[in-house]
Amino acid sequence: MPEQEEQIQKACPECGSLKLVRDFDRGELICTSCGLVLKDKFYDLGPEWRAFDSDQRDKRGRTGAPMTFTIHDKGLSTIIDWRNKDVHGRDISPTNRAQIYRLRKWQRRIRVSDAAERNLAFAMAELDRISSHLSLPRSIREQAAVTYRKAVEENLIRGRSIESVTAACLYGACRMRGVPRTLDEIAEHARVDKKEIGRSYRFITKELNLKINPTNPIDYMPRFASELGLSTAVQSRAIEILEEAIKLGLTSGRGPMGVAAAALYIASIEKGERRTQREVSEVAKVTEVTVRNRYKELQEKLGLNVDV
DNA sequence: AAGACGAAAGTGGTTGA
DNA sequence: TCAACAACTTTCGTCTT
Repeated sequence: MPEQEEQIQKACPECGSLKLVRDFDRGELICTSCGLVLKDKFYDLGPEWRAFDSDQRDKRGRTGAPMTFTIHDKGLSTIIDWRNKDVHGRDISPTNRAQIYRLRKWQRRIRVSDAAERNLAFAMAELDRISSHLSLPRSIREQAAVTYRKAVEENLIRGRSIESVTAACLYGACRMRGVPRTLDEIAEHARVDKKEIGRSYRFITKELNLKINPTNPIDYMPRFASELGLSTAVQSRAIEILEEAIKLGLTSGRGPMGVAAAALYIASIEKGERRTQREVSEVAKVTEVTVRNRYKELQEKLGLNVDV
């Protein structure tokens, strides 16, 4: 399996060598000379899950401008310059310019407006923070922002923490765009626990009548396949299997990730790129047992015979 | 030694009275 | 609001490679 690694310009505290490497798959800093593992959390320095196409890789580039945070924290007195320059006088990239534009807009509103608007600004900052940790594309943030605004308009925030609602909106946005992230993944970076987020999510979707399809296991395929270093052949075979399974109603009521994992497991064996149940279950964040159950079910109902 | 398998008991979320 | 329920997890022992 090809590893995603990056050389770090820093000496290893243990052996002093300069052979430190950042392993994106595991989220660790590893010394290739003595084997020391330095840190298991550094996701603020880069995406903690591997980018599997150039589009997503590009998203890493956007971390350059964390001005969002400071502005909201320092609050209302801060003034954003009209020129599109950052603190060093350099031009701000077109991508960030849109963001700055939005900030200016908020700025204007905030000065003359009430708590609800401040709430919004805080939520947007939080939204940006979480989604940049998760390397989520801009379109998803926008979607989440739209949902959040609606929630504010409908007075749905009262009694719920801003953070939990923000996370819930983000979760919903991911699902709407077919870029599923689990609640766990979001909860990991939010400042609220999973339960809270789930509760807010359910509440919001109900109140706003959001039509969100049940998660489609196929959406998980590219991510899982790439994390396992599987070829596209395996991936498309897994998708085939899933499509069959969906037709037969084998996916309803089942955890989509379990089904996805099982399909991938079968496909990997069929195509001679076998992965263990353990490996598959790990990336799908389910247990081996679940992979097993789903896989037996698929095998039976689809009449697939997988030897060995 | 590692992977696969399955039984049994436990957990959290959904549903319907 | 509460209990029943299904899906999923945890744990552990056994079998296979």
